[in-house]
Amino acid sequence: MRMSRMYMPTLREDPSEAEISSHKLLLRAGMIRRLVSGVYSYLPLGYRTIRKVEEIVREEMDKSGSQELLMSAIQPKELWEGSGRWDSFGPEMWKLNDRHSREFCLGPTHEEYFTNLIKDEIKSYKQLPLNLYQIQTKYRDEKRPRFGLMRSREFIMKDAYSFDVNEEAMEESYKIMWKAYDAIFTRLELDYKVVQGDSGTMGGNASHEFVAMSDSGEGLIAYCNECEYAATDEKAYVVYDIENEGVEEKELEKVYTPNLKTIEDLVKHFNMDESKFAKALVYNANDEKVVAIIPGDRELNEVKLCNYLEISIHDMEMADEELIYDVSNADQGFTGPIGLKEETRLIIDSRITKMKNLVVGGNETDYHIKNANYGRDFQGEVVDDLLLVEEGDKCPKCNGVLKIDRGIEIGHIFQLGSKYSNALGAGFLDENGKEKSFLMGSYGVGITRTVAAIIEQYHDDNGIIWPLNTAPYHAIITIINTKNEKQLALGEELYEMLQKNGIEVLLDDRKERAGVKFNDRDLIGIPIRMTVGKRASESVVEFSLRKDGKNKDIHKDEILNEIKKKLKIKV
RNA sequence: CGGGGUGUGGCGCAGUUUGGUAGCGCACGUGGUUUGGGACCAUGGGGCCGGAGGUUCAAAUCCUCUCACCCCGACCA
Repeated sequence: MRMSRMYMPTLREDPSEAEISSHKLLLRAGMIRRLVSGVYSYLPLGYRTIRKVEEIVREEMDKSGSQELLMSAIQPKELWEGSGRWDSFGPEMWKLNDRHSREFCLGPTHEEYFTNLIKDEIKSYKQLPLNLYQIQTKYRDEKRPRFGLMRSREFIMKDAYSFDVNEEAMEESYKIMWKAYDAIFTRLELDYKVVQGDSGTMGGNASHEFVAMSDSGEGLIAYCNECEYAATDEKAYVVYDIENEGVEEKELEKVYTPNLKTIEDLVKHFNMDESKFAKALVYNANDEKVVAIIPGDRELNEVKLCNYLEISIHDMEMADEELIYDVSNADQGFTGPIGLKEETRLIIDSRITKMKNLVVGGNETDYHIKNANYGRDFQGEVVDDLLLVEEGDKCPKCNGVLKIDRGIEIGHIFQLGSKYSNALGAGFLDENGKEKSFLMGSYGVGITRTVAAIIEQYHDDNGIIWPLNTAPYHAIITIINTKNEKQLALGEELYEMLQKNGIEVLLDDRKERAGVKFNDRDLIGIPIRMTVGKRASESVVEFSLRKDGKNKDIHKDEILNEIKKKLKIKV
């Protein structure tokens, strides 16, 4: 492509709307433009990279035995009522009506649709396993679209769905997808981790997230350096050492604690460690009053609480003062497990049951209770683990210590079981002629988000540094002075020669000063660069790579070899 | 949805406190000089100051209401 003709509106300054590197650079490099919040146009340069990512995903999916198709982005309400997700999916679902006021949504995901598609055609175990996928635009009306392509309301996703005869076969399909995802993200040259994930609104048993490591990622992951263990902060199991286990139980004591509402206040007042207190958190969970009790030195993991309660995160909210008064008869800060109102569900982290002589809220304004003990003084529903993981926690698998880093969720695989097939009546006959539900899995890759993740991992102060596999073009020829006929002629010659040899090449033939061209090519991050300048009359050009910038002079006849040799392009 | 912030040519901003009819840099057109890391000189085009209403002789500026966008919290590819 000749850059003199190219639609590549680069910006010299950071747009005020962008905060993180990938967003700034996507805009500055002329790869995307915003239409409205969370909705973007993909410009020629950006779309080329998107297609490169898609192509890698497509190749690896095909290789794994999955078959590509394309479904509609519009889905009728009835489909979603079958699984109950029309209501439970939450406000992220982008709904619309047709002229007859029939209700639809723009597909945020396609479990129901795929299940519905195959259920009338796949009737025998002989037709299984089956794995189908599509690469398509998805819609989620996010509460807060953010960071350009990182969290948008319209985005491109590869979604795949597997159908199997039983659990073992489903797990096998899951492994195949896992392997395919490893192949995809390895080819994309991303630094990523596979971590245990929470299944969220998808439902099902097991799930793993593929997370690209980046400080600008929105997700926190906990991982062990000694072993393979890695999980999202929502999922990570917390190992908690109980300090005062087995101590003799002392007598309950009511203590006047005026205005001491936080653990911090109490620590000062009692001169005791945080772990000697029990924290009470009050929630309105789908109109049920819930009080969760956890050790005072830890944070509650709301996802774990929701999973225990079997409700969606959308249906849970922190209590306001009125509700707190309603369960405890006291102001905020004095709620505890002893003497709550009857209709309140008391949910207790299992660690609390082994801890002795805790200080708890008194359920009376300005009072706490000392020496509270589970069993003797209060009882409730005990849950193994309700805590949020912290850096430095023990690894649940080995003796290692957990670290926490930020990352971008670029892929997510789920074992769904028969949740959708049961709900939608999708089954087949097994070898005994018995009716069975499909065992399903679903597998997503955020294509556009992956593009953002690559930029987060591959950039410097001057711009993007594309890995060869996803660069919009492999190479760029910069003509320093287009008025110099020798330079122009040599540039043109190289341009044609490289194109003939299957190299995707840009020719910067713009009537700009050298500095402008250099800055633009740094910004758009083309991996292989040739500069036609001073030594054009000798047919010598400067050759350099975006990633290290080291120049060397090369004769035009050696260029093709140099490119092939150094960068292993298939040409 | 709660909290914070911003809307002024394509982009980045000043002007708003103290009302007087819009300015700077970049980009763009033309002419010239330059030409290896975002040139310079001259000249020119482009703005219902997010929108509606109000106060006033007069509103980018003050008041009310709205809309959009961004950032911080709960959700996800």
